[in-house]
Amino acid sequence: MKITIHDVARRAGVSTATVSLVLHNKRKISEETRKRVLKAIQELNYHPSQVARGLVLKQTGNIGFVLTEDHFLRTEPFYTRIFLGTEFEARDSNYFVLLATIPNDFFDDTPLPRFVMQQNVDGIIIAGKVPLKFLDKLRSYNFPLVFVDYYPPRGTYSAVLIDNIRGGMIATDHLIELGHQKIAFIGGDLQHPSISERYLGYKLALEKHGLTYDADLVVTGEQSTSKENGYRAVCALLDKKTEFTALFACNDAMAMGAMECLKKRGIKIPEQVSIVGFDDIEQDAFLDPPLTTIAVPKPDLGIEAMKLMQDILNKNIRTNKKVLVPVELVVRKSTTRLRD
Amino acid sequence: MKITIHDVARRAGVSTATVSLVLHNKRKISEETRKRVLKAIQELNYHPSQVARGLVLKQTGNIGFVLTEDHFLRTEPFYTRIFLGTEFEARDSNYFVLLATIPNDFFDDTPLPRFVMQQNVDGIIIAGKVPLKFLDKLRSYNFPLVFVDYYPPRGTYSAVLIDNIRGGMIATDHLIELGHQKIAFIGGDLQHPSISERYLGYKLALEKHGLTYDADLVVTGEQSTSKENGYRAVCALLDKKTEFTALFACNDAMAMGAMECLKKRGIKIPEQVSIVGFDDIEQDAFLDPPLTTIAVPKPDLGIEAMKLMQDILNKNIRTNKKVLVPVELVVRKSTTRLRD
DNA sequence: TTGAAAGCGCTAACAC
DNA sequence: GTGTTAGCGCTTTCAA
Repeated sequence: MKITIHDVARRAGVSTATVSLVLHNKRKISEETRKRVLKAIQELNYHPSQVARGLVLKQTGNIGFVLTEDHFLRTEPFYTRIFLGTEFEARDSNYFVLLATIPNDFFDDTPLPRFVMQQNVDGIIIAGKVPLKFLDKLRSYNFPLVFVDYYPPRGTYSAVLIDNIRGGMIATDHLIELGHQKIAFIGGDLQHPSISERYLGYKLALEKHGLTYDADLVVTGEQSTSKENGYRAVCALLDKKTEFTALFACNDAMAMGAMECLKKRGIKIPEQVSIVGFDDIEQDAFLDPPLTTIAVPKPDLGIEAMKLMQDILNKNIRTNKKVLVPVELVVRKSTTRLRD
Repeated sequence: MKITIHDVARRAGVSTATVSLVLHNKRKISEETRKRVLKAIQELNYHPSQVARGLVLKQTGNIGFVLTEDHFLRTEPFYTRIFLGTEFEARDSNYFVLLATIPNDFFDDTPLPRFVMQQNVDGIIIAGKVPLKFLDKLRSYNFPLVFVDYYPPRGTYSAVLIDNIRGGMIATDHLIELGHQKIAFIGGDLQHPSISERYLGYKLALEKHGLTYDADLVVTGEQSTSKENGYRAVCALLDKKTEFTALFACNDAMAMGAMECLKKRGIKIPEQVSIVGFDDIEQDAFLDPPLTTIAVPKPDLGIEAMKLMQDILNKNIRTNKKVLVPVELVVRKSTTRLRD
């Protein structure tokens, strides 16, 4: 049988109210009884029932974490790491995280995660891009929401985002400082905020260093930022006979594709072309050459999201705060000083 | 304000008990009132509070899912898929799944997942190999346990396992049926049940077809079943000048390493050596040539685990049942008929 | 500073 | 068939 607050009260010779009071150190409790109660708790190894607590407090102690199926199953454990950060932070703060995946195609009759229908969470963290239809359906429940690595096109929300602009900037800075002037950029769909921000960082860096932006050096518009599209983008650049000595790819997947294309055409990396990616995925260090990239601290994204959620829950206000998680340049072997 | 059972009762003009009764269609309720209640539930969009329910029923409605950090973060989403299966099955059965990762190194003072300390789950599913120390600490809580893809060395448990013996057998059968006689096996640590079972399947298939087992064709003992070790194992085979026309690798990672080594030495796959792997990981289809392998239905493992857990929870007995999830041969391009 | 008691939303005897 | 009621474990006024 599970130990209850009554057991503790009896053993400490006090009322259940007192136990509850010391548990949450509310009001003034004499040091003496406080000690007695604490001792009883220790001895009985008592852990308050979250369920009973939730019933009276009208909170569940759970936080929902929503991810599309695609994102959860990605080979690269990007969102998995974010989730881990959230789970980690939740431990300290006495929350449980309920993970739910939703389909990538969300229709009017697609059911919402059970924890929203049953109102079994106090707030919801949404990681990565999700269907707008999902958000529409979710809205009426009025849950506190925190977005991670995604910001919906309309509306104002609390969110934890990657500092993409700065990332794009320091990636480009790095290349410029190595003496490069003809720096290509390959990206995907510019509608996607992360990509357009990285692109913006690229342009800002050029500007800062007094280099002129050259549209010929830029390939964007690919639907997805996949390895294949990175391959294609660089081939296109090469086919147009565009000259460049360095390349900033909007993510590591595209950078990998770029490397393949360059290798196939006999172009040496980094001797002839230096490459910087973005994300710092697992494989980077094992590529040939190991890829210089912008590291994104994935667990931090999850931790910050959970912290933000707690802020909202505790202060009981919708802050609509945006947190930008800092990124970092990781120099490996795919970039080198320009020689002439 | 959330809708409660009282609101429904009032609207339907019945008592809360009646509402509860129709909710769980216990006892006989007149068709007429049943309809009225159902209608009220509909109109109010009522969802019973799991929390309140849990309090009286003394269940939490949660299932814990434990994974080591390494397994959760593996690039290949093996356990992630298993988790997804569990989550999926849980939806129907009105359970929530609480995921917790534990460190790979578990010491006496490493804290248990919070849901065990707070007894906030009805049972725990443990996926993959976990530290024995963890199991030791867990034991005293007396939770219903279901293991997935792992079976502790001591004790009797409920578990969902891959049918490794059969997998090893059909992999080898396939090669034999293609005319191969000299079939090599590369595996890792034979202490690991999955590996020794696949190895056993290999031997059983040979026996079944009247082929004699040749120890020279077998390389085992590598610590981990990594790509690198697959590479090394095949190199060792080649260096010993062992002749073989086919190879069964105990998993796809090793098979990939094997392919690399063979290619490097100028040996053609499948013309000179046919290869079968095990697991059917994501990349298999994109290898050159695409890898023939034994497919493991990962989500099924998770689904079966959840079903088994429900069995245990509903019938309130510890079945200690073992469920073997069937595997399947997937023929791609890495195997071909032996020519002479 | 501490205790008595009400009540959170639900279920299950038991009574009618 | 349906309603009354006690009670699950906890928090929180209110009173002492």
